[in-house]
Amino acid sequence: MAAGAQVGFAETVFAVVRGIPAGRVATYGDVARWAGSPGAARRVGWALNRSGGVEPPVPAHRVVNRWGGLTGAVHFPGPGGMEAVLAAEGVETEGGRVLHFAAVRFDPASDICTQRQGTKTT
DNA sequence: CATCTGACCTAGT
DNA sequence: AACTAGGCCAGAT
Repeated sequence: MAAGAQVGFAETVFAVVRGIPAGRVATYGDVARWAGSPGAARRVGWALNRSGGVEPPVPAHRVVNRWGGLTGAVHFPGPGGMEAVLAAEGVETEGGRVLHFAAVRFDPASDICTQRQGTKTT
């Protein structure tokens, strides 16, 4: 505990990821941004890599990449584990990709579906 | 000890 | 509108 010992980056990431309700997903970039490092999306993945055995368990399966792809599915145990879990939470997935991604995307900064335009304008 | 990759994203050209 | 390059930190070889 040394003074100034701010919460580890991974801790913040875990906290944010744990803040994602079931049936909703978030992206690495956004999580990284909420964690305090807008460009360190890579670290988020690395942090989640260590999420195994952490208590309380971190729903890493709710974290997907920018296009809603289950990039980390390969790191999940069991056959089709990630999609199975997401399906159990109410998230539809197809071909290793999240359906209605923009609809299930969770924004801790907004609490709920406050879709902000900017990324996609058709 | 040095180098590279890694659950990626953002910005600039 | 698309592509390239850079960035971020740590673990692993």
